[in-house]
Amino acid sequence: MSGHPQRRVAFLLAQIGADASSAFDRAVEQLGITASEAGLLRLVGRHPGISQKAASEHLGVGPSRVVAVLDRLEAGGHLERRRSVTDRRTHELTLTPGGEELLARLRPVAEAHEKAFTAMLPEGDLDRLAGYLEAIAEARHLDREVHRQTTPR
Amino acid sequence: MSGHPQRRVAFLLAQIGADASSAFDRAVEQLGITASEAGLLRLVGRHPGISQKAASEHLGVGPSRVVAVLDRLEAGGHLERRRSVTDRRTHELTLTPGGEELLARLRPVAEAHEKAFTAMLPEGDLDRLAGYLEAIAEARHLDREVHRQTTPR
DNA sequence: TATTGTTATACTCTATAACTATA
DNA sequence: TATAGTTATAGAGTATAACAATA
Repeated sequence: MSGHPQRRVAFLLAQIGADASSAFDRAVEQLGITASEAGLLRLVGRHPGISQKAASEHLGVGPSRVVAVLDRLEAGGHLERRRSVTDRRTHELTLTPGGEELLARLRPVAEAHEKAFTAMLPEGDLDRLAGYLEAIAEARHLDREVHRQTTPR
Repeated sequence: MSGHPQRRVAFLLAQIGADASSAFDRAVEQLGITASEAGLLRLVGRHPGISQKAASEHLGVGPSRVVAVLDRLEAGGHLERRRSVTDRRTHELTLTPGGEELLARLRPVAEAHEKAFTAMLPEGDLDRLAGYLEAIAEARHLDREVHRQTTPR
């Protein structure tokens, strides 16, 4: 018998992670967008002119999923597709002024969400927790920029 | 500016949690079952004779989802529904001998899965990590016995 | 020929409501 | 009337393949 026969870290991670995902979903709902849309908004904010292919890889979702999320953001006037002049197969994604403004409103929402998952722990513990999680993420090769619902097989 | 402007604990939790869920899914695939089926199997193992309603509450999924998962486990010969004699509306769920055996084979798979998410951290860190996660789970009122894909609104 | 974005399809999980049989 | 389980249906996300435009 080991000294820790019943430790269930992986289980707790799965459980808390699902809660974190759906809590973030609910949090951004007040902005009229979904978590996927928020993720794409942030990605394009950081990488203006990014292609859908590159966005698909960064977000870890299929290209056809990007199309659907993009359609909604474009219909909402937050984001634009522009045909690239150098390679007319690709679209350069850019935020509209409305999209920039939405992104600015997203930041405090994300901060409040972060606080909801960390407010019960003192600063020193939080730094250690963040370090542990980064070690796990690195060992598991999770270097995506945004949340994922699932990991592909 | 705070001293930790960029800490993203909630984000890391969501990302790692999704990875933990899908990794568990892949791990139990070798036993011919899904994570949902494994969860119900373990629940009935711990609570023989439990009703579908109670299982639905423990697992945090709707009653109609329990029906579908149960159908597959029953078709596989792992689990039985028995009409209760005291309340003929309810079913008492019990493992068959085959289900008990499957549950026994599930345990080492779950242990290997746990190890995949903890092997990169030394024992002392793991104890602290588990403590932090339990504190978060308690603060978020996550006392389910099994994984959840999402949290209801 | 290969690649980008798009469309179409199938599958899974979620949520809800309607239904039955029992209480 | 209320409850346990079942069925049916609608919605969202995922994955895949086929397609048009372009390279």
